[in-house]
Amino acid sequence: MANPMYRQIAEDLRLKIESGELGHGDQLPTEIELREKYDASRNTVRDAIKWLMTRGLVETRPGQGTFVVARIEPYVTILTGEADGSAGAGDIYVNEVKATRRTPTATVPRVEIQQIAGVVAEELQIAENTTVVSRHQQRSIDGIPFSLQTSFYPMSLVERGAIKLIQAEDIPHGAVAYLRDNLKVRQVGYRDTVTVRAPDPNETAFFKLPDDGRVAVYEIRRTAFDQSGHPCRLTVSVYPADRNQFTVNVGEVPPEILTRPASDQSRQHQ
Amino acid sequence: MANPMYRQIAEDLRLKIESGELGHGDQLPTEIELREKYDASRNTVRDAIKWLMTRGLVETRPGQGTFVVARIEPYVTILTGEADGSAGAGDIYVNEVKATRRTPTATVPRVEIQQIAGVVAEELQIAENTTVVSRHQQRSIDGIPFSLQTSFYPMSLVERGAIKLIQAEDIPHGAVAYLRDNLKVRQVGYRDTVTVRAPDPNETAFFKLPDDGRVAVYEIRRTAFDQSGHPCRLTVSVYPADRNQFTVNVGEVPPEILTRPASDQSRQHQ
DNA sequence: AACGATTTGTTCGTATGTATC
DNA sequence: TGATACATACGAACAAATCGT
Repeated sequence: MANPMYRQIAEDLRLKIESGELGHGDQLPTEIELREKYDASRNTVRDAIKWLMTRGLVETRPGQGTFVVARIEPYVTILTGEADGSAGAGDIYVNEVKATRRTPTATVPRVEIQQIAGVVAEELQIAENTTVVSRHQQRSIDGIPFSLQTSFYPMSLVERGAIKLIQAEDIPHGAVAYLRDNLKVRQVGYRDTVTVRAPDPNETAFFKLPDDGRVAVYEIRRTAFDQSGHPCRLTVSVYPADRNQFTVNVGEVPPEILTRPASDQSRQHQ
Repeated sequence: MANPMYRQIAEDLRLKIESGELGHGDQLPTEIELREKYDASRNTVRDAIKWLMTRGLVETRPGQGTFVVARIEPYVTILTGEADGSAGAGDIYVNEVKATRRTPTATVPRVEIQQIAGVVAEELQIAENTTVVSRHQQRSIDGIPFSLQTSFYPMSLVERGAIKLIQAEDIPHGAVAYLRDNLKVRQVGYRDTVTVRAPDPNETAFFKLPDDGRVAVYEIRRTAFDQSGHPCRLTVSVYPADRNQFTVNVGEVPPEILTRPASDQSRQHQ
């Protein structure tokens, strides 16, 4: 009574999905069938479906029908690791590879020299409109788009001889080892900042996300510090939120056995 | 041409918002005005607004109008800290307080003894349908809903004398210190798992989120380990994704100066 | 390869309800 | 109370994608 009709239809379908009556991947009745079943107009049925779609419960495929979304097994990325740069650590991607045991690929870095402002300048603790080197890569795992990553380095590192930073090709053993061995710039620690936001159009396209902004993305900024306590790199990584999770280990933590996606039973709120 | 009209209208409005022509909190033209401006029907204009709403760019207020959403200054929570339980660390909330310097409040714990399954049993490494103690709290900062938190403890801890775990009142210096001083159960480390998902109805209500599922929530599971390497606690915390961010420090990291929300300038993807 | 049937997507018009000022 | 503005609901028509024949 209080609720509009499209909500009642939506809640009814939602129940059928969450009770398991409609399993993952199952097709819902067509809009025409729902229109007859609930004695509503097609537009009202579509409003109900739209409501379910916003919540990520169903997806529509033109010419085919409406389907309950399939659950996705998330990738797990460990944010904590060795800080000293050994074993390539401090590089988010290495952890990903270890964690997933899948075959990763990455595009050739797109290198740009640019003036920066805002968050980048702030995290690198340099003045706005200073020039920095940015190295951008698209990363995939088993051919599936996985992350977009951009690293920013102060131009001073290049001036001190780190010319590989401005070459558009992979740095064999990683930038961390390269800077340590050539410039004696040791990475002694890093700070990760985890945020979640709506994807921009580029990200939507690369990750093949539904083009409404319903699936969010993680943005993880890793600011790395050298032995002098100054930031020597900022890496911004973006991951789709619906198929990724992150792990942080502190202190003595036994090796992980297995991981599961977000809670089913652990939701005990009321 | 390729795009439907409602998308073109939406993109045009989006541009005006992102370029700053329409500032945060500004009112958009009414649907009637937009209908005339773009020479479309009111329904089409509403489709465009719906598209912007899904992306969290605008909000509608019945009887008033459509407004550009105001940006929210995020709370910052540090996930890494001392693992040994000193200074109450290992308790997420303590870090929050330190990080925000605001006045936190929390409801009296709701204590339940229940059989658990799924993720909880898995993280605590105990058999399914074993009994555990759960302690649930709603936390606020300056009166604003902040997080929902549920901690699970193996029943064996109570049997060994930790009776305060089953009392519905705060444990003065924190459960970590209580278990250490009374049961010699030291927390030597923990593992945090960060996921993002749509809020359930309870979370939507508590956090006063828009009742479409557009704002996601973080779910952070903290599994704490004692000196024997066994899990002694699982804490599940839920935060709204639109006003929270998390920090992870590894290695030597200088003290934080200030933090800013998700990137503006750091988005360099293409 | 072509066509028709099915299904969702877009757009219009219209009417009425409800919230706010 | 009335005016304004968004919310819901109906009906209709055509477009576009998909699939099987």
